[in-house]
Amino acid sequence: MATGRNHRPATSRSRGIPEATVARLPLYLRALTALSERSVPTVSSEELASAAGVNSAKLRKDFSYLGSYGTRGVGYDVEYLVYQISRELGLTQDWPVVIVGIGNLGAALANYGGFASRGFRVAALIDADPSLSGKPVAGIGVQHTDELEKVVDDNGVSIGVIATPAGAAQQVCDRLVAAGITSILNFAPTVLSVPEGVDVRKVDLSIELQILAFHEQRKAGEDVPAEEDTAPPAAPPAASVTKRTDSGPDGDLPAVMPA
Amino acid sequence: MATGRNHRPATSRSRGIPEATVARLPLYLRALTALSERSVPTVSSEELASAAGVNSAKLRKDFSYLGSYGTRGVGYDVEYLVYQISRELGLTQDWPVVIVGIGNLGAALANYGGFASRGFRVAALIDADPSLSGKPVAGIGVQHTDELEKVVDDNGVSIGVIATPAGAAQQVCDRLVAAGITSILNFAPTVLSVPEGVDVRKVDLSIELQILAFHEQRKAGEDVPAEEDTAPPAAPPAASVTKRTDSGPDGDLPAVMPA
DNA sequence: ATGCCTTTGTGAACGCGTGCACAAAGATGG
DNA sequence: CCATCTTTGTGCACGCGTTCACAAAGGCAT
Repeated sequence: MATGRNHRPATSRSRGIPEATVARLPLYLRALTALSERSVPTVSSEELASAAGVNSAKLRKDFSYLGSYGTRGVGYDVEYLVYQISRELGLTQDWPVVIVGIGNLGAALANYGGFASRGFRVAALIDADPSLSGKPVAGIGVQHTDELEKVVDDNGVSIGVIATPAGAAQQVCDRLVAAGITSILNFAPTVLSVPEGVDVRKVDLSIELQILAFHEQRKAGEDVPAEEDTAPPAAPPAASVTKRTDSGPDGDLPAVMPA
Repeated sequence: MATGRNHRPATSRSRGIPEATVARLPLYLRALTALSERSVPTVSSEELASAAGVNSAKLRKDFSYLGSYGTRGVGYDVEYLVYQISRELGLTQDWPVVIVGIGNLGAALANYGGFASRGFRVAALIDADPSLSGKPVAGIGVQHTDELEKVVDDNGVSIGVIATPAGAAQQVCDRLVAAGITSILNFAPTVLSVPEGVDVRKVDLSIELQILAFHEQRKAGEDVPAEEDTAPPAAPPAASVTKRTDSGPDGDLPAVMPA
């Protein structure tokens, strides 16, 4: 979900499309594209739902927000639906994107082939390290952070990707926003503060793993319920100053490896 | 969210902890760790909520599921809370992880420093490319896919990360599950089917960007509402066989660059 | 043309998640 | 020991999202 401080009332529905539905449209589109390639003319809600990994009723309701694009007794026309969803998602136009922070992750993102395939185009790669300047990554020359504003302005970029260490994320974010960017995909493990009107979505490997660990522990714990608390570090009252030196801070490292 | 076909009734709450709360615990933990490093003894729900980017009432309710760890009139003991959340998330134990698919992304993940910091340890790197076998990535030798089962078994791995191209994802997933893995973090742009009891979480750059594009388009569209549909590719009835050759399939490419 | 069969589109019920607002609890100072 | 002030913990209401279940709609065969 969009983090930061831009809580659109969830009633964000532009023309009435629920946020949850919007999040699933790309899933449907992917499944439909696959069908399209196999030249499948039509598909039923049941089949498509199965391919997308969702409930068929949910899929039908999702599509109902877009309009009545199906034919009762038959199903949906694949090509037509691909077009409608693409249009709804804004994929019929070109979206220049800038990637800031060309470390391991930033480079991997720059090399991501699926980027260009859906209307997204890497307009520029930016990094604060001067020694990277000019060096080509994925066929694109890395530019210095100083060029950020100019690059955004010249290319009319509205979407920025932050792949810097956590410590630099907010600063980069502020500059991107000031330069006119209104949508940010954040890979740094930080909560970004952005002004009203700017969308932020975050991808955080660390969090995903921790959630998995929680469930994993629960699965294992069901068999061994006897293991309660092992050795609490002094209860709240006895606050104490037991400075923890273990578990190094990951708060200053990007979620998926930076520079 | 966990995709695939393992819809736990959302009432997954192990001891009553809502899924939404579990997803926020890592966020709180990160903020608390930062405070801990600055040797801040206690923190109020208001302050911590602000740092984590959430509502203070929500934070208090979240913590209430863990127990009454706060002190009225004072706040929460930072150290104590760090311990409690860590324990709840299962971060007090070691979680060996295997990464399958050592392409751009896989390598970036392997290099991710924050991995080890929170109880996660990269036990092995696996790739189908024989030419990679033995080559060290992030200080760990890459092993061939043939070793998958053995590696999982020998190290007692229960969490697997899939960073392969979409085409190989399901197959890798099946092998991981068969080998005994019960939690999967999927970076490939595919819906994975897994048996009951296996958790799958997915990270998909392509989807995130498309969601941003949707909102971006909406922002721009508010000013220019006159632009309705431009040129639909024939309505459903006139299905036609207008094979789309543009927008290459991204269905066979991993979300964040593979090998 | 008529009836049957398939599949959509959606009304309605339900449950989870969120946020408000306040009572209870504890700390603190006199 | 009491009054006051701060902050937690939570009851309650509201709204979004999900799912069921079915009526309406269209194709197709006879």
